[in-house]
Parts: sequence; structure tokens; C-alpha cells
Amino acid sequence: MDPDQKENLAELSKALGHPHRIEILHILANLPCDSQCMVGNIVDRLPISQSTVSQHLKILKDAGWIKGNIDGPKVCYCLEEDIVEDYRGIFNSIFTDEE
Amino acid sequence: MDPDQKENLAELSKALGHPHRIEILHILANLPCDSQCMVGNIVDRLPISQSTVSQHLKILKDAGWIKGNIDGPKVCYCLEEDIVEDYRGIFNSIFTDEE
DNA sequence: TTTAGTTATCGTAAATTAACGATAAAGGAG
DNA sequence: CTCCTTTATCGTTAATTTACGATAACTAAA
Repeated sequence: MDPDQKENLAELSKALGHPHRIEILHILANLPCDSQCMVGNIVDRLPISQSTVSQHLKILKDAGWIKGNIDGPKVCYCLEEDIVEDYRGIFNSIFTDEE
Repeated sequence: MDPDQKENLAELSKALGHPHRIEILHILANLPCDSQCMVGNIVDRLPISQSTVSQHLKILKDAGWIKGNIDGPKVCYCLEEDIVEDYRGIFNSIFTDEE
């Protein structure tokens, strides 16, 4: 088992470990990446302030879950490509591999 | 989407979000549940103290990943039954459901 | 060139986490 | 009963996390 994979799984899981961040990912997962989901749209759907949402978005971006596309003064977030499948793969390698 | 499922996924993911806990789960995942994997065996494989391992085991147990079977003065830990499949299921429901 | 809208960052406070050593609790061996 | 082994818990400390409001930065529009 690659130690890097363990680190990676821990980092991704840690970022996943907060209800508001789950909610953010759930919102983005049900939108096409070009649907211009800007930060304000996410803020409207969560019971926390804009600055806190921005902090959560940074955590998700740093972990590799999402990316932000700049569109004028706005920033449109969407899921990082293949990250859901990648996460499944790393998770499985920890829980089903023999070594 | 059930809010309880989001909470549950967040709690399980948070517990997963530390390299030493990933390592513990990896060890337990590759052992049959009746193989008497006691705490000391886990302590021997990690570079941290017994008390810290015990703390990590408590976090994993409280989240629902593992259970401990008392065997005299020892405690044998193993993965909670079906938890790996359950986690996959909740994860998928967040990332693939439409609502 | 002001002004309004949008998002990231700063500074801060309260809560939580990760780590340790010391100690308590509980069973088994002698 | 007394000691040894094994594990959980306590008390503590340093670091991190979560949240907020205020502010900076940046674009577009008037």
C-alpha cells in the first residue's frame, strides 16, 4: 500500500468531513460544470456567512475536490473532473487490497 | 437527500480523515474479525503512543467504523460489519442521486 | 471615474483535535 | 492476595478548525 495514497485518502476524507462541505459538493455534483454555479448561489443555500463559505470552498479546492473558474468578477465552481471515481478507487485500494 | 445521511457521511469521513486512522482501518480490513487483533498489535505498528492509539480507536468506534470485543483483559477490534459497503452507498447517494 | 457587485483574505474568538505521560480499572498468573 | 499485563481515561498543551465581521481586490456598469 502506497503511503501517499493513505495521505491522499486522509486529506480528501478530512475535507469531506463537514456537513456544510458535503452540502456544497452535493449541490455541485448535480450541476453540469458549465452551469456557472457562482459562489453567491452556494451562499444562498447555506445557513452560514459568505466568508465562511469561501473558507469551505478553499478547503475543498486545496484537497482536490473542486475547481473555480473565474468569470469576470464572479467565480464559478464545479467538481474536479474524475475526482469522485478517483476517491472510490483510493478508498477501495485501502479496504480491499491485500497488502 | 436525507439530511441524516449527510450528517452520517460527514461523521464517517471525518473519522477517516487522519493518516493514522486510515492505517488502523487498513490493518483491520486485512484481518478476519475473529483473528483477535488486540490493541497492542496496532500500537506496535504505529509510531504513536498507546494512549493516542486508544483515542483514535474511540473515534473510529464512535463513528461506526469498528467494534471492540472484550477478551479477558484484552480488547480485540475489528471492522464493523457492512460498514465499508454502507459507506460506499451513502457516498454514492450524495454524488450520484439527482435530489 | 465613481459606484455597485462579487469573492478572497485578514484578524479574531471559541471550540475541537492530536498528542503525551500518568493513572485507574480489570482480568489472569503465580 | 499480590503482581503483571492490557487498555481506557484524565489532565494538559499546542495546534487546528469553524465561525464571524470587516476589509481589500477586482470587474462591470453607469
